[in-house]
Amino acid sequence: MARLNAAETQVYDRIRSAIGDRQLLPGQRLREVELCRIFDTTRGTIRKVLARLAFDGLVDHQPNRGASVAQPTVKDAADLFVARHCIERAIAREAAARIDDASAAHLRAHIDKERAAHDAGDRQRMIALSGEFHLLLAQISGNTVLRRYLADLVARESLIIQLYEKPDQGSCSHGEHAGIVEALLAGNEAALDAVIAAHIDGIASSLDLEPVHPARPSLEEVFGSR
Amino acid sequence: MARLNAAETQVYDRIRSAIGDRQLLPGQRLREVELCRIFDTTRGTIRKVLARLAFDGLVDHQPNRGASVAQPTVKDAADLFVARHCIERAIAREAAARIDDASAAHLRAHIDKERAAHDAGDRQRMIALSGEFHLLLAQISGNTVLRRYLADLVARESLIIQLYEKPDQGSCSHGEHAGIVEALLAGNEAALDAVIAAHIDGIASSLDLEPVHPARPSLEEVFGSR
DNA sequence: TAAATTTGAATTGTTAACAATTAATGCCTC
DNA sequence: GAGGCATTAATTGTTAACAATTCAAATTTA
Repeated sequence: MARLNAAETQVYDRIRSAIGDRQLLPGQRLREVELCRIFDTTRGTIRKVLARLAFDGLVDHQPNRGASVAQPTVKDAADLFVARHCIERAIAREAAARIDDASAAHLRAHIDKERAAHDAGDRQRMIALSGEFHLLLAQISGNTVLRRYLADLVARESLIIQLYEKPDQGSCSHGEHAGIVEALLAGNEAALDAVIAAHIDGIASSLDLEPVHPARPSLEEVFGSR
Repeated sequence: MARLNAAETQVYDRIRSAIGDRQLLPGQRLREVELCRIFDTTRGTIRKVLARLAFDGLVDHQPNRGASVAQPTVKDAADLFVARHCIERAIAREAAARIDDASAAHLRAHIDKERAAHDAGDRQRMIALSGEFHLLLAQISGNTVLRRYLADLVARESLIIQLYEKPDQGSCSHGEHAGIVEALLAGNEAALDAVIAAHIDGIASSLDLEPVHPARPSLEEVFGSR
């Protein structure tokens, strides 16, 4: 996609993080002129940004009907976690081959931040930091393709968590993240695979992907035939 | 990205397959007005298509300097093959869980086409069919996320093959594809992993990623200090 | 009253003119 | 001639007006 210039990138980042931070909820309409006013820019800019967000899967964009924050389905969520597992596994292996003292220190510092956010009860920050941890791993792996895919998946996951998270969830992933760093440094592939799998499964199982938010039943199905 | 309408999709597909078919070579400039004339459309359409191709990694797009067919580096190629290995492995596992008689028949029919193209010596068609085989697997897997990533990787790979293929390459992948189908139906994960790994390695090793098209040495390095 | 139709406002999509940038050419100076 | 400078042409980027579409409310009709 066309490289976004400075102004476009700014708008893009703000909308994107607003989605990630749950300020913009799934289904929220995103009208062009309204966004123009808010960001003091032109419709051309907004259109480009919305187009890109749509391509990212964060926004639904239907012809002549405008854009709204995406509402991923249960199927989307399931597919995403399968993909994420395989990408994370590959990233971990590459990262294990390339990790050095400096990057290990980075990771540990990041985990400290996560712990602090957890202790402070700052849930929003915890979610953001958790995503960043994985992107940090991707950066250490040095593989730009995997990094891009992971960034894509992490962003979409935040929408999925919003839609499908079980109400009681405690989500204290920094412990698991520490385990990943240990396994990375130990260089044991099997152990690494296991801890990655457990982590992704842990995230997925904190969600209610079964029947809670099913594809909406039609009015027929609800009221019909009695 | 904004859903492309019919006219845009047509232009997009034609440019994309022209790149895949080696009609447009890496580095070829893609001027907007020229493309307008060729496809009898407006600049707006062309710009959207070029933007999307740039996002796909098939086109380089620099501000105020226009677009040209991308020239992936050796590093790009290496990263891509690592990613492709992991994606293909995941697709194969999902496909193995979902394959039925009808889809197995599809795959076999496809392999017949590949064999025919090979016997006819139609190299261009062989490359296209080989990519399609993998996309067919992705479709069988039912995972839309993995399918999209694979489509992305396959498209970019064709550029890489053009740039880095060893001159003598015989490329008769339909035999390996048949092996993949067998392993799929056998449902043996370890065997499947092995055949997938061998296949991707086979493609990668048909390339000259070492020193043939290296990062260009600076003029200093070539002429300097003697 | 309920369905169908019309109307108009709100919104998105497209286009064509204008602006800005880059690359190339010719000119002048030394 | 080589290098520097101005001019010109080619190309990309932006914008603002116009067109098309959708949605909802108001009106009509049965």
